[in-house]
Amino acid sequence: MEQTKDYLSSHGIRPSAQRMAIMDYLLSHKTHPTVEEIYTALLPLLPTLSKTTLYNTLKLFSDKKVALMLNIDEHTTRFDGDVKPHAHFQCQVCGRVYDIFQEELPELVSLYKQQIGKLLISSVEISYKGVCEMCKNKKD
Amino acid sequence: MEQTKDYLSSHGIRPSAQRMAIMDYLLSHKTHPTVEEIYTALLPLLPTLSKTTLYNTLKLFSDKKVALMLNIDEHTTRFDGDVKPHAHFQCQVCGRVYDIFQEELPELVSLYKQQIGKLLISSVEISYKGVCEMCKNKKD
DNA sequence: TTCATTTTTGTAATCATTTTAAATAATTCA
DNA sequence: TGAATTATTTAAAATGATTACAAAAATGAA
Ligand SMILES: [Mn+2]
Ligand SMILES: [Mn+2]
Ligand SMILES: [Zn+2]
Ligand SMILES: [Zn+2]
Repeated sequence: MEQTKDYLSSHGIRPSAQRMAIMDYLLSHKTHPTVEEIYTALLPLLPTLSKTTLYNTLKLFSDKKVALMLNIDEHTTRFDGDVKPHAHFQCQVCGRVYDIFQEELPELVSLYKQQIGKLLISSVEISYKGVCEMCKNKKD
Repeated sequence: MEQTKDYLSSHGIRPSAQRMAIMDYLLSHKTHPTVEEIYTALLPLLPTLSKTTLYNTLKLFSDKKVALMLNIDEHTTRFDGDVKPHAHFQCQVCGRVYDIFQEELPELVSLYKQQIGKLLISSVEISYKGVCEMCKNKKD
């Protein structure tokens, strides 16, 4: 938790109790949670936590590059404390979001970083959809 | 318009007046429109058109692979009548969505098509964000 | 035409997110 | 220290996109 404090500080984020709890949650849950999921999980720890704080904080984290805001899910935004370049896969049966760390991806990302034609690039999101192993097996 | 009828039919979609008008709109407006934009544009042509029909139809088009449902915009879903593999770029200043047809992209897409590890892939969406040329120049 | 099926429509409901303004906490510096 | 300023959090209300639902209209086969 002391690490989290330093991590936030070093990224220009004042480490309030709420912010540390939210960052901790993101760093320890690689499930690409929704706002609702984070809220439900943190309520026991921070009984007065409001959704507005959650939204504000996640926006701040995204601006300061300590979290990714994922648009892979058509219903709701998901968040990721892992900011290393990687792609995602969402299972259309169970909704789970999986990480995809492939060698070619960072390459592709850096390849296009900064500019494509006259467009100034600042970020990229690569999202796959399909059926995960668990759900595939269930069908048999 | 006769072409549109055949296009829909050949993809197993019954070509109603509404469906043809919506498909025509998507094919002739490569702007990645929102539901709202499509609705406003078509209302003069189809005065009784309902939003529900629009949502149903766009979902159907997406299922039948004659349109893409894009999640690049965090506020609203956008649609694309161009189903050839390509990536998108959204300007964070003006909100416009641009097409990116790069040689490497179809490669990457086909590379990962079908499977990554044990995940069964059915589609991929590649989304860049940044500032477009127009907005970049305005700032100077 | 008759009956069944498909499609469209309008309304209401839902749900994620944003707005707003007040309350609380932290920081500054006289 | 302690009053003033600034930053953060909170709760409630508003917004906006999407979905659910049930009735009406259109289509198509028998
Ligand atoms: Mn991830
Ligand atoms: Mn496109
Ligand atoms: Zn699954
Ligand atoms: Zn722009």
